[in-house]
Amino acid sequence: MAAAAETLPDPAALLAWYDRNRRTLPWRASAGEAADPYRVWLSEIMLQQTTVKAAGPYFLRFLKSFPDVAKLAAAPLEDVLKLWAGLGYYSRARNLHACAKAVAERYRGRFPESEGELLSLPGIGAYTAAAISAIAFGRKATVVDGNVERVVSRLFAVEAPTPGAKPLIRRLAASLSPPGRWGDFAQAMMDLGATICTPRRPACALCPWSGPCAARKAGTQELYPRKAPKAVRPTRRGVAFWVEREDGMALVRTRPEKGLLGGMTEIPTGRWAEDVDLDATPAALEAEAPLAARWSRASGLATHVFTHFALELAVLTTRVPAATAAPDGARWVPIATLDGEAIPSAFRKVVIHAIGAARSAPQAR
DNA sequence: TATTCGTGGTA
DNA sequence: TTACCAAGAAT
Repeated sequence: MAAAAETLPDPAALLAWYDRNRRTLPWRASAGEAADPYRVWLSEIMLQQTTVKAAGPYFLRFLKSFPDVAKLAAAPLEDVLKLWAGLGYYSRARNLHACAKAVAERYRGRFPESEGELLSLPGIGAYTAAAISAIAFGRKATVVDGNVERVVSRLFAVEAPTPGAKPLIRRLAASLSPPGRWGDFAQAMMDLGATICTPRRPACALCPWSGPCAARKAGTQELYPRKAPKAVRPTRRGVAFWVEREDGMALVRTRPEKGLLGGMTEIPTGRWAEDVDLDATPAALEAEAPLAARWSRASGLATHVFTHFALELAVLTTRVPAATAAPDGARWVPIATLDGEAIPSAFRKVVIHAIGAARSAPQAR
């Protein structure tokens, strides 16, 4: 219908808004400058499910340690994991390294420009392939991230819940395509979602597309995107064992490459499960200890919340002679350099808990 | 298609 | 304090 065509959001209006409100971000080329594919790629990987604020410092540190894709490809994976520690979703770091090696070897250090080729690289999915193709190379691509999903679902008042509505949202997003400036348009859509069309209390008065927005017309903008109800988050429990050697070393292990916190350094723990009873007898709690020793229990629990479960760890501590050998699968590291290890946040909390307990009760049995 | 995968900030 | 959320990918 003619009326519908008149109310279609105008790409030019969004691009004009973008030009007036261009944000400066560490990885973003300034107006008129060519984007660096390596920086675009690195930032896009870091920004997956991660806020700009959290990724920023990591991006700058990575760029300093690994100025180009060749440097990153040549680095040991261990160094990459250490630098990534604390940012979360650690398979990203492993895939980042694998991708750098693939680009260095398969593409002679130059990122491919097409979505299809980018999609074949480790850690690059539909969103990231489109984003790199558009932002780094100016190619036509429909870039759909969480921001774009929200913007589009409101513009068209999409009633179907996500993630089922993703194909529809993608088609609608493609219908908004501009005649050119693909990279700017993609970033404009995401900036609009990040700064105006926010999850809560969107600033519709400042939105260049408030006119054609269906949800805005109905006053229901905060109800989109519709989402399927989430599963309840269970709590798993376990026991962590802090072993300090008299020469200032602590006992750690490396986690298996696959799965939760894959390849990262951990403090030894027993199994994590909902049925573990942290009020059990000391003997029961010590059953899974990595070595025989006199354990004392730190007060309270070290807690951490993952995406799909919460974790509560009782912390048992002990001190052993300097000659003590590390059990199979474990190793000693200097406590003084623990901060530089590839230790995820959950285990950093265990360390703080254990050391705090030792300080506040130095002669606890 | 549904799960699994972190972390820190915010209301 | 709880719940939600952030430039998703892999399986």
